[in-house]
Amino acid sequence: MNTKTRQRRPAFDREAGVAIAQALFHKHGYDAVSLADLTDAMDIKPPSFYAAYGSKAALFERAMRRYAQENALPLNELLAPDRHPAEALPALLLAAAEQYGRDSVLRGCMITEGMRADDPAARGMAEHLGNRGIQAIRDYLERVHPQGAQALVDYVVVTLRGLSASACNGMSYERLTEAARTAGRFIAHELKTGGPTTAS
Amino acid sequence: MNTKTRQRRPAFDREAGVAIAQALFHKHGYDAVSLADLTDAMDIKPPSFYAAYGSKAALFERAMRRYAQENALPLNELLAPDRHPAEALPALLLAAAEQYGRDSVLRGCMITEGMRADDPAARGMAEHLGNRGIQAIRDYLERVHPQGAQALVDYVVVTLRGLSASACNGMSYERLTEAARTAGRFIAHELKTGGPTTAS
DNA sequence: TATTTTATATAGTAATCGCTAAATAGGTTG
DNA sequence: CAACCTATTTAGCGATTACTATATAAAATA
Repeated sequence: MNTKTRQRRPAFDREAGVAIAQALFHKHGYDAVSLADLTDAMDIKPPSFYAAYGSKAALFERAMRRYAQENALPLNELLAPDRHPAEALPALLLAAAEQYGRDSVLRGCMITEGMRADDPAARGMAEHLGNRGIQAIRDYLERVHPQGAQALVDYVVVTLRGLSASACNGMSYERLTEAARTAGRFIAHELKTGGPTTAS
Repeated sequence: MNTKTRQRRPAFDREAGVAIAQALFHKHGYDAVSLADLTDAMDIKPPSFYAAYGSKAALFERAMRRYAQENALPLNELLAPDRHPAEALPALLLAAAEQYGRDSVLRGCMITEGMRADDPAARGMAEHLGNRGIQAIRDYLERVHPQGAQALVDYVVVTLRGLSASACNGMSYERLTEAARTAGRFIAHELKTGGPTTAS
């Protein structure tokens, strides 16, 4: 006689769930987002979650791939082979700073920050995607500026990581982009004056 | 009739426990180190832990203070008021890179990385200590190079954060220090040629 | 040596972690 | 309309989280 029938809502939008997860993982990092956080934000129950995505780690990978496709820097355009590095690298740093500091809540690079996850699987996924980006910079520089390419790549990577970390720690858009411009000026100067290879 | 008497070892060394915790927190971060990790490494039981340190967060604060005293950069010497910034800032970056990449397992800056903790209390402690270091750089620069001090501080902070993050992600000592030297060359150049204030 | 104090050990708390078995509703097909 | 399959529901799994009440051994004091 219990008239209370179990309620069930229609199937939820899987892709929308990935977008929600992407925002949560970007904002808080893989380890800090619990399954309850995810299911609450998606308004679903854990079994629906696992039926749709398999595991928290698998969803993280989907979320990172989504981030890479929608938000990652257009390295192909920024680092076009016919572009001089004294112009391309400063443009890359500035684009990164703009991207990292644009949104007031989704700050920094989701992939760069994901490489610091405690969970080995999640960290490995982020490192895989991040290394692809670094390799793109390396490939570009070894082609257009072979001498001292390694040192230059490292300097750019260090600066990108610093911009992402500073964005996460609240540095304003204006200060972030100004720091990127400062770094860009140096690269342009060093490339025009001979630079790193002149050291003893 | 049970001859098995309860064993109790003599009181443990509290300071040695802080050192153990410092290494664990530095290596894995605040959130990734569990109480069981700490008590296992110290070879004590939880009640001894709480009698000695009060809480995990309180021990983290002691560990960070210990790190700041023993491992932090000697900003007073590096940024002596009578030192020219074109010499002092490159020295600071190089000293940081050496510090962050020296130990093969304790990598990066414990305080800088602690500012990314998920736990608000732990993050707040790290931010407090980190901001003191940043303020020291700002005080120095506003004294010896007032024009464009803010932009220069931001560039140095971004570079320091990038060096720490890159160290944590496995960049070698040699590449780390080379990246720091590259950044230092730029600062020296920009300070000698007028630099940031000449922008449009 | 007898008493008191302190710091240990045993054993456990409630809460949360990622994840899942079993039951049932909605949507689709015959 | 009836049967079926899929995706949802409720409910709870074992493990781990930070932390603690109680009891007892070691050390300090009288």
